Parts: sequence; C-alpha cells; structure tokens
Amino acid sequence: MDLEMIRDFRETLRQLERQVGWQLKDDTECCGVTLAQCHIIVEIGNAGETSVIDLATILGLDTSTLSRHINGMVNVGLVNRILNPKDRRYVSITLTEQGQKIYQSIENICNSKYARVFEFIPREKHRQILECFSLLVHAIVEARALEGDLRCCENDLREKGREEVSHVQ
Amino acid sequence: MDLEMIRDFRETLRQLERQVGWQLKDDTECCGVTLAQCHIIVEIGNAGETSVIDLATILGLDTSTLSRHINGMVNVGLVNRILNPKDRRYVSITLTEQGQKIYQSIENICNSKYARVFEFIPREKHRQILECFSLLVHAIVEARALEGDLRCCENDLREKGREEVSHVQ
DNA sequence: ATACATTAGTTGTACTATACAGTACTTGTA
DNA sequence: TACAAGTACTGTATAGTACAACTAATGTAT
Repeated sequence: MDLEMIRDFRETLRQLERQVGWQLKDDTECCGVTLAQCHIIVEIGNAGETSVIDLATILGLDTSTLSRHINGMVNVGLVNRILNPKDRRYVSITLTEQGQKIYQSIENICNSKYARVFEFIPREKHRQILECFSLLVHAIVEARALEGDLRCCENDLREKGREEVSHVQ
Repeated sequence: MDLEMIRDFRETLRQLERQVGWQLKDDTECCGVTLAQCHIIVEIGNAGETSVIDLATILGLDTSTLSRHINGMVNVGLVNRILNPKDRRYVSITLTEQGQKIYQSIENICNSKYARVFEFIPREKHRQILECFSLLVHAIVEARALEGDLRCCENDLREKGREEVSHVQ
C-alpha cells in the first residue's frame, strides 16, 4: 500500500474516531451518565458479572481508575459491588436494576443510531463493511503483538539528537 | 441490517477505537508530546497555518481548550503564535522548526505502523477497506446532520432566529 | 507450616483534558 | 458613530487518568 493511500486512510480514521466519539457523547449524555460510565456499563452489561481487574484489562485502564469509577457508580446506584466469596481478593460487579435500565437505553439508542447510519449505505456493502472492520482490528492486534518487544521509537528518537526542549518563557 | 449484525459491528468498532487509541498513545509518547498535542500538531502540520477557532472546529473542542493548548505549545517551542496583521482578532498559528520535526516524526511513525498493519491483510482487500471506511464516515456524517434538528435530548433551547433567549424560566 | 511472592483492590497525589461563563479587543454593519 | 458579531484569553469547575504506596487474600516453595 503506497504512502498516499496510507495518509488517506489515516485521515479517514481520524474522522471516524471523532464522529463516533461525538455521537457516543451525545447519546450517553442523554442517558445521564458520563462517557466513562457508559463504557463501563456496556462492558458490565455484556459480561453480566465481572471484576475491577477484568474491566481494567478490557478497557485498557489502570485498576485505580476503575476502582474509583465503580465506587462512584455504586454510590449513585448503578452497580452492585460484593466480595466474591470464592476468592475474597475479588469483588463481583454487576448492574443494579437501574444500571440495567441505562444499559438497555444505551444499547437501544446506539443500535438504532447505527441502523440509521447504515441506511445511508447500499445494502450490498453492509457485510463488506463488517468484514473490513474486523480484518483491520485483527491486523492491528497482530501488528501490535509482533511489535511488543521491539520498542519502535528508540531509533527514531536517537536520530533526532536534539531532545532538549528549551523552556522559552 | 439486523440487530445482531449491528451489535457485532458496534463491538468491532469499540475494539477498533481502543486499539487505535492505544497505538497512537504509544507513538505520541515516543515523540515527547501528549495525545492532545499530537492531534493539534498533525492538524497544524496538515494546514500549514491556522487559527485557534479553526483548530477548535476541526477537532470539535472549545476555543478555550485550544487556546490553552496553544499557549503551552508556544511555551515549549512547538508552535509560533502571532497576531494576524490582516485581521487582528485572529492569531496565526504555525509549527516551529522543532514542531515540524515532531510532526514529521509522528507522520513517519504512524505511516509505517499502518503500513505494517496492512501487511497482515490480503493486498486485494486494501482498496476495499479504504472504501468501506470512507463510506461509513460519510454515512455517519449524513445521519448526524439529518438528526441535528431532531435532537434526542432537548438541550438546545436555542432557536435559529435572532431572538435573544433571555433564560427566563 | 511458615515465609515469601503474587494478585486484587483501594487511597493519596498529581496531572491532562475539557467545557462553560465571562471579559477584552477587533471588525463588520446599520 | 453605535452596536452586533467574531476571535481569543482567563477563571473556575469537573471528568478522566496514571503511578506509587498500601492492605488484604491467596498461592507456593522450602
């Protein structure tokens, strides 16, 4: 794939990220939860029952961040947090009835939003789009896994030499 | 498109967002700038010369947010900020030599990262992927534009007319 | 069985990122 | 010229996040 196509692709990807982000922000604010809470609710809803560390892993966040979010969500009655009796290091996190309602709201809103989005796309392309997105996600995961050890940027930084950022002021 | 496909698609989209986000975070940290600075640098680099309000519009952020970021980036020598002599309400924002170098680093790193990603995807799919992403972005934009007036959460009390909404309850 | 290592979660602290409201200055227009 | 509109900046508040230090529970090796 040549450079120009890659630059095009990156531009499109940036636009996608922003559009998806703005849309989700609109939708979650409608439901009275913050963006972070929305992501957490969806993941708990999908999992049914989970733990702080599982959520942190799925979302790629620190456990301290998740711990605080869960604490806040317990306080406003969105999630239940109980000590897991099998292994008391874990807490078992589930949605309250109220949390379930919000989860369903988010699901309904987002599903119907994307249903409407796909109405702007020829029907015969739909399956192709799903396939392309899946292909790309897997490719990124593979590329990142392969790269894990290689510390990509050391070379690039070494070449630059001048690293000192002058504090102008 | 049926519900199950949409749910699949949303799941894939969430994964894409996270993977892309983590990758970009790795890449920008390598270059010694924050994620927000990275986005700003890329947009200034693409535009060549711009203003606070243009950046805020492109990135979908408040001008105050941009103003502060630009201030910080001026202080560390990444961007030049001068009053536009044609219209002194505007500031003219450009990359310093140092900013240009970082812009080039980001471009090089990101381009080669995605080049490697596409190596995990059959060559005959590449063009299809670009097309699919572009289709989806345009569809989201159209769907959101159509919906702009119908707003799910009636928070926009502002009507189009010039009537001064006097916040009377 | 006891000591040490590992794992899960929480709290203290610091910082980034962001929006909204208000202000100052510049430009356009009636 | 007076006023409306546009651009940027500042004060303030909040969300979101990570890292380090800590407690408590569990696993493991001698």
